[in-house]
Amino acid sequence: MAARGGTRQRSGPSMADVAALAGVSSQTVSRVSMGLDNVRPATRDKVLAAMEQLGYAPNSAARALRYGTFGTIGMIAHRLARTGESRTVEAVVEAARVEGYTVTLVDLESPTSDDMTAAVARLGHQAIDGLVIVRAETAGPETLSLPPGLPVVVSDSRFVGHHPAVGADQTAGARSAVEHLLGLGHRTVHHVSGPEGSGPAQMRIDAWRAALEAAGREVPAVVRGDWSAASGYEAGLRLARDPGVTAVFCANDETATGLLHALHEAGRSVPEDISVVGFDDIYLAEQLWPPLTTVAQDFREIGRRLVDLLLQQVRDDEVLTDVHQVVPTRLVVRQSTSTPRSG
Amino acid sequence: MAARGGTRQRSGPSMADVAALAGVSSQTVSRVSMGLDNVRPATRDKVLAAMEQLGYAPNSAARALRYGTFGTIGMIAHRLARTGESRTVEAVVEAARVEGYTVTLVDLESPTSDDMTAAVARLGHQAIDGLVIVRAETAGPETLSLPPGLPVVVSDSRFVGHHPAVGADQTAGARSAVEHLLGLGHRTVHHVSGPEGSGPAQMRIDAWRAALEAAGREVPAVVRGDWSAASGYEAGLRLARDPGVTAVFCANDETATGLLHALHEAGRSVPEDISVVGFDDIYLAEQLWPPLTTVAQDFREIGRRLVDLLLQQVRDDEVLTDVHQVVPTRLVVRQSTSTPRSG
DNA sequence: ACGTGAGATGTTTACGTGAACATTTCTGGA
DNA sequence: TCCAGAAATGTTCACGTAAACATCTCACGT
Repeated sequence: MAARGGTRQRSGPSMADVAALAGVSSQTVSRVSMGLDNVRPATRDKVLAAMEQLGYAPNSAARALRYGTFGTIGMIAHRLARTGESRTVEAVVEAARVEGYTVTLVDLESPTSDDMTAAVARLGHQAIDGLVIVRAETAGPETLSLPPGLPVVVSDSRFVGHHPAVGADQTAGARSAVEHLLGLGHRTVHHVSGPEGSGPAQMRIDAWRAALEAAGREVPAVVRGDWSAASGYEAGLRLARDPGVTAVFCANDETATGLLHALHEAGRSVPEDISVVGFDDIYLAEQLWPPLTTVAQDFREIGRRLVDLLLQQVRDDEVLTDVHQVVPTRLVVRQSTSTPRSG
Repeated sequence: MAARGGTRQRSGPSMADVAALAGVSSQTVSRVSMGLDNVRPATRDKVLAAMEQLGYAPNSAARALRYGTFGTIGMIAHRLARTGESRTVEAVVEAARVEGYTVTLVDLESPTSDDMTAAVARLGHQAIDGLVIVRAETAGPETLSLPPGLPVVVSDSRFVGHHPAVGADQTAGARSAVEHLLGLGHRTVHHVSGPEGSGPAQMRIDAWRAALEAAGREVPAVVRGDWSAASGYEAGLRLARDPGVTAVFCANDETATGLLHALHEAGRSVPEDISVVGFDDIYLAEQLWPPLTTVAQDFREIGRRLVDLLLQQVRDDEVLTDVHQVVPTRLVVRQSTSTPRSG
């Protein structure tokens, strides 16, 4: 951490400086600064003029020290620009703005417990009132050590009972994807999954399998992916060679994008030869070719609830544990799915 | 701003509490906390034990007040999850982490000067040492009022002379796209642009036009887009009807994605009928169908330089103005461009 | 045994703000 | 004109940390 340089004082003019120039006490400057109304207009103008002249800006460190509050939420995320998670980040930042909070962001190099713990440690020393963990992936609740008393919310339902969690209804979402495909007449549905060890990935796998079993269908081997478009491409090359494959459910939209690429390249047409469903509904999903049928997550709602749940803890100074909110998903049917050719 | 609640004190145990429990002075706790070595091992252990027992964590507000530094950079961005900008955000966060800084993020509802000013005002009151403005779009240098003394960098070269700026070489990038297409034998190149009033959009338009004129080619009317995939789709529907169109340069990759969608839908094949070039090289560009030829920005380098330039100001306590760094772009040729059919 | 100095530890103070309380100034009524 | 009460303004202090300076303790050499 090279952050702290010498004993340099960045601070510009303080209230005392303004007060001296305006010929009033610093408390009066404080009152003007806070917009209280019990200051004579003439005095207020003097103070404002002095502020203007000196370029005064309140020192937020001192304010935070006084208040015990920063007006800032910490957020830990992984692969900011690479997955649908960026929409969660966006939604949290937006919801936080509405509440008058800003968001301090830390990205993870890898989603392991070690990296997560390091990130938490770094943020724990930062100026935050609470912490949002966007997706824990491989980190489990037991391996995560947090500063005591720091309010936390997690967008991952595996943390139920440990931290308040808000998440999309992975299970219902995956099920709706499988049932949609079966309903179109496909005999079974293949699955390109997320990486091993990832909680959300496992939930989607489980729901996919359960839906197939509930319908009495054969459960093909999982094709392992890692959320990336490249892994979807790899999977697509393999699946394209198997003429028995007519429907594929991908763990997220990036993977589905790569899969579409591979299928096009292999000359298999979508949806005539193979139907494809994604998960997330990223912004580009409807502009892919063909436009992607996918399980939409309501990121905005998730972000809003994460922030609400966090601020509730911050404001009441209590740490919740066993809250678990599940936000419904919605199947968006576009043109990447249809009745199988043979059907 | 509902951020400041009552006079609630979030703060957990302080150094004084730890000191009392350990039976030492708070200064000794401070020394242990800072990892200084002039503390007897036995004393250190006592203090560490007390810290552990109380769950002590240093109060960063007090630290910041003492040091005059937060170890935090503010960043203003627009459309986090929607454009290639998310890669800049990611890069800045990463570069900041390397330097031991965290990043506080504020998103803009709209890229107007008013919104920008409001965001700056909000961040100005936050705990930041400097400010990164990811892209000013429609806000101009003259309309932007910043807290005096706050170091700033901007990822937009129109701010040269006002604030230090780092940006991709828009001009060379756009030119390379046009020259690539002309080199393949296309008579001219159409352009789907960014929104009116956007600086970067205008630079790409100008460079596109200049490249065509330099080659003595006809300059078609600009098709106005707004960075979104939907606008690219609209543009694509129009351009697909014109049989004279053989090559299109899109202002960014999202727009290009929408354009590809429209062309597929209209039955025009890419690149046989129409060649398409994008700008940014988003993660999905190589997995689109066909994989997109595009002008790659070195986001990581841009992020690194933004942070370097900002921290240089923060550390030396000086405000730079006329620094302007241009990061080269690189044309990535994939399969969305080829010799025109007739050529 | 005693002084010396290095190392360990304690005490004081300032950072900038704003709450709580104290004091001054003004307004209006008798 | 003078007093009461309200409004405006000033003074003191605490928030938690760490630098600067002061004091204390101990090992070591003589």
